[in-house]
Amino acid sequence: MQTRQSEEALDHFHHNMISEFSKTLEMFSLNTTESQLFVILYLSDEPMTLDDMKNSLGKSKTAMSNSIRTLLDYNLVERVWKKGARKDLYQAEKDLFGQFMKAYVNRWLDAIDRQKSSLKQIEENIKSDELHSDQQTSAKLKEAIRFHDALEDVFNDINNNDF
Amino acid sequence: MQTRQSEEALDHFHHNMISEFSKTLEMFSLNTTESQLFVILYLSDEPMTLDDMKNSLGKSKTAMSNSIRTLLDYNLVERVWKKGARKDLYQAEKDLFGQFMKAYVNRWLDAIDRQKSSLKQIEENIKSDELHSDQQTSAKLKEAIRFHDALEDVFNDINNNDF
DNA sequence: TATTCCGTAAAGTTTAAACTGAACAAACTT
DNA sequence: AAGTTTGTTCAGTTTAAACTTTACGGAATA
Repeated sequence: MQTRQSEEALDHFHHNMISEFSKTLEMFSLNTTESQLFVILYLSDEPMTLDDMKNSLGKSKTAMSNSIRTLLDYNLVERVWKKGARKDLYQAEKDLFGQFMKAYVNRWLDAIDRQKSSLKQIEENIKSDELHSDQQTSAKLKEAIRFHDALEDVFNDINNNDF
Repeated sequence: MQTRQSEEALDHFHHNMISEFSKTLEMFSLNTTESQLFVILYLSDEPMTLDDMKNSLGKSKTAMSNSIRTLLDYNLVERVWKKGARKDLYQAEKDLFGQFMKAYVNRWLDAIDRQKSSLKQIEENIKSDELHSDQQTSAKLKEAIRFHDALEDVFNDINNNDF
């Protein structure tokens, strides 16, 4: 009875932590389920199966499978092996901050690189278009590319200085 | 005829720029319309009215009104006054990079602050709950709060160093 | 004062994301 | 080999975001 009540209170705290902490994690472009799932894994001392997660979150197994896969893609979660276990087991990466920042920064740098290339391509096309060398547009393009360079610097700095 | 063709080509380049540049801007948590709208304003040498935007993007005036309002909230766009003009006029902020970073960093810092407070509140509640002082959960909470502190440092650094 | 024009609000529709349940294939058990 | 178990795919549904149209209030014009 005492224990029972105590467990409920613990659940309550966990519930609050999941609710609040996941809000921050969502800012790393994770959706609600992915964020909540990570916090649950983070709070668990044991690795969890898809069915464990399903029960914790009260959502379908398919939803768990999908969400865990994107968390794996971002290296925020890892699959662990346990002797004789048939079900897959997952746990949160230990280096919480480092992994999140790395995943985040990489996502930014990838996107910046991709779009910068596109803009440079457009720049080439304008140059090689003799019919009209539009100064105004070219200038804007140059500025947009500089914008991407500056962004790149910011995120490279995060990589170098902060973890 | 010559001019006509030239204008079409220019439209083409503009169209590509809008398409590509806006992808980067979406990463600042702007939606597609807001991003495209900003690029259009950015490319325009003249301030634009809601109807101008409507025509450029091919969407409803209400959509323009809503999007421009969030861009205003983020200080990415400003309303300008012109003698005798009845319609509102808007233009992109000059300091492209600075404004975007500022808006972005502030959004992060606000959210971090809010969630950190929530987590600290939970920490208090656990401490004052004599029935069970759960070490494991408390430790995780502490780490989560440190996580927010570290995040705060990163974004404060961006503010201080980079623009 | 009546009328036109402009921006926003409200209500309803469309579109995309998130989720579920059934079905399936691979791996494991017996 | 037959029957389970497990994770994933697929088809369909629910839910939320984005968008459009109509309506309205305030300001400018006549």
